[in-house]
Amino acid sequence: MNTKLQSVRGTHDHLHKDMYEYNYIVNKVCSISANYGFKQMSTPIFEFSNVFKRTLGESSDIVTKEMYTFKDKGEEEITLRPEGTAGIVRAIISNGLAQEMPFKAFYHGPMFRYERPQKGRLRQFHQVGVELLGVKKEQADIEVIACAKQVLDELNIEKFSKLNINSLGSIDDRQKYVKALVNYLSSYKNKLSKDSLMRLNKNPLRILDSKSEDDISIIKNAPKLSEYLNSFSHENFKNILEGLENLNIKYIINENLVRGLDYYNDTTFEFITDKLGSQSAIIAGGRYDSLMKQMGGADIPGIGWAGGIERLILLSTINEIKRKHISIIPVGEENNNICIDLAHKLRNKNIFSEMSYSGNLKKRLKNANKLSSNFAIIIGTEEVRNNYGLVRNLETGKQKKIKLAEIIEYIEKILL
RNA sequence: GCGGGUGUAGCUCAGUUGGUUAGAGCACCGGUUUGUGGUACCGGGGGUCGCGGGUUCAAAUCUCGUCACUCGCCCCA
Repeated sequence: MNTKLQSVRGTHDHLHKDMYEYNYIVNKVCSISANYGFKQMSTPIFEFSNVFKRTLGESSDIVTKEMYTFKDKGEEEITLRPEGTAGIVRAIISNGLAQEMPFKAFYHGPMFRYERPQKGRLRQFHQVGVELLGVKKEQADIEVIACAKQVLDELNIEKFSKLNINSLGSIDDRQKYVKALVNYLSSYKNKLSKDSLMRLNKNPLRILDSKSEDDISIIKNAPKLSEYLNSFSHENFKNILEGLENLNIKYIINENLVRGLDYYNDTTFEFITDKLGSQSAIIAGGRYDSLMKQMGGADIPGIGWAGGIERLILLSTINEIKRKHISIIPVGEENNNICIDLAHKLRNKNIFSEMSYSGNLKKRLKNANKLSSNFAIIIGTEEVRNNYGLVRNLETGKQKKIKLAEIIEYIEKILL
């Protein structure tokens, strides 16, 4: 194989099959979320770098090492979006939509992260997501999670996934907790894993979901985030869990579920799977009540989730439904035009018609078979002279002479 | 960013201790007489063995580098 011409590392061409699945998933999320009132929107795939730097957290991995950032020809610092929420919130502020609360958006598109590629982890990948802004109450959390659950249900991958949920409390609560956690962990400095030692300064919460066995045993006795929640957060979380139970949505409370992005507070959740190796999250989200204010907008709360489309594709088994169609086969070049004309008329009637372009009749029928056409219309000189076409059923092998004037009507009937 | 594995035709792979024109299946193209497909039979095209160095009389086979994929860590969707 000549590998001189290849796509950039971590990027992938979506050919027909992938696109079919991609669109299937996007359409599913679109129609399901529409039942909750989410309306589609789209934002640019690049933003001023600050949109992400300020919101995701200066110390987060995404900002410090994974962003595609560059200066454009106008010397503006630009970043290819690593996630969707910041752009949506920016767009709401930019367009003065803060007046139209609650605001519910559904979006999909490419995201960019400079990471080490792996199965289910690409540098250009695609997400579908949903954002609900302007509702602080637990109904929003419940609805948003229910929507994600329904998506997984309808994609038939719910059985591979488990909903993990946690509450991070307010940002104040979290800061207090982090202090306590660091304080506790500091006395185990010589036992913590290398990675966790680094995280102790940078992102101590991350130590909670460390996979190192030593770390896990230390964490067992660490202070719990749940003990630091204020009464509102505590009550809120309880209500959300009750709400989920009412809807029969099973969940696992995972006290170690923390998010990599700074803007989250209170509810955080992930639908995780064990089918994708170390890429376990398929849909993840949470509440971000301070994000908009932090970006310079109004003080409006929000909650949302995003799902990785490539990961969803890997888990789902989507069978393409082939559209019924016919192949139109001229026999003899002199009959091309009458066939093109027929194809044109059929297409205008919204009938999927393949033209047979070259070869003798045998080859053309073979080709029609390869295209899995349901019928073939064969028109040669003899047919033209007598004003009919041969309509061949490619499954049964039976064929009929049909008058040219009636052929469109006939096809409409048999394709039903 | 760290550690391991892999890389041979469009696809899935085989290739014995380095040795002559690198193989199979599927796919593709053509044929089995002239206007009839799906099956069968026959034939054909296609690979500088990811790329670049090195060792050797000789390398797809050994070695180094590089690129890509993949697994674990990390991170996350």
